[in-house]
Amino acid sequence: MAVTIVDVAHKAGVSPSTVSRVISNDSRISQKTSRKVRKIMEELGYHPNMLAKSLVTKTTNNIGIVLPRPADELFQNQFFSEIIRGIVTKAASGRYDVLLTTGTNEIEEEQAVERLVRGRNVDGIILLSSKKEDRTISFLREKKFPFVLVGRSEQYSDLISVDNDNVQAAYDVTRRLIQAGHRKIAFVSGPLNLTVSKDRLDGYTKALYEAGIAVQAQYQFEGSFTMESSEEVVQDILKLKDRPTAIVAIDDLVAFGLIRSFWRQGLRIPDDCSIAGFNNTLISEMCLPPIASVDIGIYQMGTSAAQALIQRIKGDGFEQARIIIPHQLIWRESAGAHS
Amino acid sequence: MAVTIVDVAHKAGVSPSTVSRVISNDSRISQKTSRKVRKIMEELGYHPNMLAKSLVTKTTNNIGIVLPRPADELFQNQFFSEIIRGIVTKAASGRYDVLLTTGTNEIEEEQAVERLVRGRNVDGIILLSSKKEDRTISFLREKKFPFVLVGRSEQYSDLISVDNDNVQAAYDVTRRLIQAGHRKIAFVSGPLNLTVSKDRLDGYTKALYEAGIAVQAQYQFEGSFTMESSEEVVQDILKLKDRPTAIVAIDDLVAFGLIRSFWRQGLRIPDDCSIAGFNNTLISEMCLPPIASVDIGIYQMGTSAAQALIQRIKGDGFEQARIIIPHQLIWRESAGAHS
DNA sequence: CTGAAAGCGCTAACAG
DNA sequence: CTGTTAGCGCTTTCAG
Repeated sequence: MAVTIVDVAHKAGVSPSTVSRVISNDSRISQKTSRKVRKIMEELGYHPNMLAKSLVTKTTNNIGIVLPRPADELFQNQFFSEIIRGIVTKAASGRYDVLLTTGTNEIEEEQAVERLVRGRNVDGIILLSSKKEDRTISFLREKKFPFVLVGRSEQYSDLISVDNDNVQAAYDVTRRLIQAGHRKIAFVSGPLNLTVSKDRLDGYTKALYEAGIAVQAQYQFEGSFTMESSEEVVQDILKLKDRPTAIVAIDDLVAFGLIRSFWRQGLRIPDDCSIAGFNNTLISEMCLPPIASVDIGIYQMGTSAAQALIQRIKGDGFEQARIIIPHQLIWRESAGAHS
Repeated sequence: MAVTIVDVAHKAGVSPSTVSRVISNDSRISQKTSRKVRKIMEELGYHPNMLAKSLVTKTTNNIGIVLPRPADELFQNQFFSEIIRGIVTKAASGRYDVLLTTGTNEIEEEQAVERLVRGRNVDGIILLSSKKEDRTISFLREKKFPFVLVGRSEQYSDLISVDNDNVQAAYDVTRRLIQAGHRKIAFVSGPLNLTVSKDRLDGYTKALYEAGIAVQAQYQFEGSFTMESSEEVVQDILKLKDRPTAIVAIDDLVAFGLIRSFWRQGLRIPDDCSIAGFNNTLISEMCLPPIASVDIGIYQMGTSAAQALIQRIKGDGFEQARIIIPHQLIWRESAGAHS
């Protein structure tokens, strides 16, 4: 069928290994032979079969990404497209392709990782989120398979990970709200088994604590990154006798959901309640009012993750490293000072 | 190293071929042997090496996506994350993974496709955009390699493609604006070598024509999907003696860019100018004011493309087909009636 | 119903 | 500097 290395060898009157060496630019091949072989390759329209190559070299030049849970839902969130954008860009510049896979639930996700790793489909993996007891991480670690975690693992500290200082970031936003005069500040997290939720909750708590403000359970809400859950949170808030005057949301999308829900209830942001989010995605800029947000450098997280992974695969770079991408408050109208 | 089919065969006291047959659920294997072999596989923690399998079966269960030009820029646009979301979801349900690749320019893109195809890395390809003289399409077509085009090809009509009726969609928006009383309607396209730009321009023109409105060159602008280019377009519009009262933008992002630029110049939307976009992405809902937009069913385009490709790979389904995803006008504040 | 043998296309010692 | 020889791990005739 397709032209192989043997065909080229034949026609060039050399051995297959010579052709192979020409392809890999082996130093000890003569200019003459090299030129001759290359010419034949050209003529015959030869192109190496990567599968065969991979089979013997045991490398694929692919890096895998497993999309968290509903490939479906989560993609809505610009976080994922941003980080993938970063990963793909960096990967491409390092001559790697990106293999995207997903499962419809946690089990399937785990299986997907196992399939990629043990099926030898990828040279390394980037994990886009970490749970409390993350079996995928344990598996990868045990197998000593190259991987990079975007986020932080609560179980293991000896991993390569790319993350923000989420505690500090949440602390910073909260503090800023406190400085603006707020005392009754609520926090709307994502699912609490996600490390990022907990870290930000911690930062929030810490800021309140340092300011001598009592941390109240009634001001803490566990959401789920969806509009519906934001709707419910707002319902709950409205039922409170002593409503918060400001809210820190885990996410711009959640912040937006809150703003919209409040709006429907006839409340105005920031007049009736200040709101701040995280990620500084397009949405924060475009919302009415624009949303105060923490820029966590998502794209950069993607490029850093890809770079760290590639280095790890190649054996240079670190065996373990915690790469922290700096964050930055972008203050906008949704978080006007408390009047 | 890792446990292979031979190890399993040995331990089970059968031949490798038998194990292979067990794996592929070959009908003519006895229940007994099958059970025995499966048990050993379990014990040994056997997992098939997909590369080896792929090498002989010549299928990978991967489908490739080549990100148009700057993986970088284009991802900004929610169109791409949406469509990839659709593709990945559908692919996963058909037991396919998605291989993402990109190039920094047109040449590299072409090479990327060639690399994937000839390197046997993927079973099929989804193309996310088509240019006027698209060499990638010619290459794929000539090679008879399974692929699906998202969009429309001007050169070939005998392809499998998933598209909207962009002419009709643009016609519909424009007509709606005309019905609202507008006579001076501008059109801001993307690069005109993109088929989608041309199709929408055609629809726009057709609507004007039918309404007996002169089509004026000064009302047609070629943008490039970026904020900067929207800024420039607004500058140009403001220079016109006879400014348009409404604008059809190729895209929500462009619409948003226009709105923002107008805003900065002290003009208000829709009072000073009505604006409508395409895609109905989150941004259109969240913008101030909310942007009237054509919902083109991006996610569905993704799932349809993946489905069509998988069918084509498997040999069922069509050799050629033009799948049209319906569109729908979502009228919002940015396109208030002309007063 | 199962085994033996050949081979997918390539690389990597080991010789020369 | 180049050729020979073994595989990589799996599937697939062809026999039995």
